[in-house]
Amino acid sequence: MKQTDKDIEISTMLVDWYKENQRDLPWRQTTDPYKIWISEIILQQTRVVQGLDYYYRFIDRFPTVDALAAASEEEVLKYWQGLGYYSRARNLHASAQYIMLHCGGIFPSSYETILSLKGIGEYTAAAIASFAWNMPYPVVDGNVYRVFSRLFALDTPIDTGKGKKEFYELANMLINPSNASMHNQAVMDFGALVCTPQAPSCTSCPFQHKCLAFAGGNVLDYPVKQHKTKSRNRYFNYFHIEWNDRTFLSRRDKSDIWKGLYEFPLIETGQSVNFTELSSLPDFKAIFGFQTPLDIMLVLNEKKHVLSHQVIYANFYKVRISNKDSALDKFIEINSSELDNYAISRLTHIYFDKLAESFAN
DNA sequence: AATCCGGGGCC
DNA sequence: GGCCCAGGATT
Repeated sequence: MKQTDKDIEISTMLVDWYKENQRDLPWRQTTDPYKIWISEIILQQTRVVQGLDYYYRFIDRFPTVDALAAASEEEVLKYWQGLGYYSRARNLHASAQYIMLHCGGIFPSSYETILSLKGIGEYTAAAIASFAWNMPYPVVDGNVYRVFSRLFALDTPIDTGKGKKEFYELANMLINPSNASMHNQAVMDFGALVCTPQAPSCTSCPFQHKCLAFAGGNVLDYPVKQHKTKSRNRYFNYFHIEWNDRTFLSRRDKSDIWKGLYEFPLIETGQSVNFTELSSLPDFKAIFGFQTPLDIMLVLNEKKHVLSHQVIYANFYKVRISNKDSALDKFIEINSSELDNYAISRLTHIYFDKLAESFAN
């Protein structure tokens, strides 16, 4: 389909709105593709307010591709700690090293090369290409789905191949090729500030008289999704082992949550278990060998930790041992004062908060 | 096409 | 409790 004057009119209205109402965000003060890249990865499935401080800290420590590539994956994960979706950090690091090795250390400026980098899909490639070089690639993110599905009352489910294709073609038709950067930022800010998921500001919306969903009185029915998220329960039993001033960690390395992060020795069970049941499991002996821990303290009991697709019920036991069984050799033994050097999950962080609290009381 | 990957804020 | 957020990779 060819672009029409009417299509450009929508872009013009969006950009006019944007010029008056845009958010002041640090990654908009630059056209450095590296900084834009970092901001876009941080903002994947992440609200601006949640990502802002991470962006400042990350850019401060890794101001260039070179600096990021030269760092260890561990340190990069440490700067990502608590933000979630940790493959973003690992891919960021791997791509920085790729750029040093294969692109002369210069962030690539061709859309196809950008798209080929780990952790960069259609959305992020379009965002970087348009924001850094004003290249005419349309962004299609959650805001775009919402704004355009409402404006045109499009009910194709957005989580299907057909829906993704339809919305991409629509976005491609609506973008003003000579003003791609501002157009893309405008749609997203409009979606984030006016055409919001709940309680959109229809009464003050400049598109109210054009919006087919508003005319139909069912704005909140858009965008249409096919799938519902379902969740499973998991039961984690952690042991914060104290052996004099030493403790033990392991690094998660399987295809599971928190890959690359550190944690205490863990027994995962199929259902909720108490300490007596736990201590009779083979996994228990695999951690402690033939000794019995002393001073067992249940610091967190059935702590509920909700993720997107699973709910974790976690027990954290603080236990003291008098001598070290060789069974513990498979763990990383560190001095307790070094714990802060390791990237940990939010759940483990919650444990430390609780521990500090119980000390204060 | 379906599922997985975090954490937080909102109603 | 369910939904969504400047999505992408894996199966």
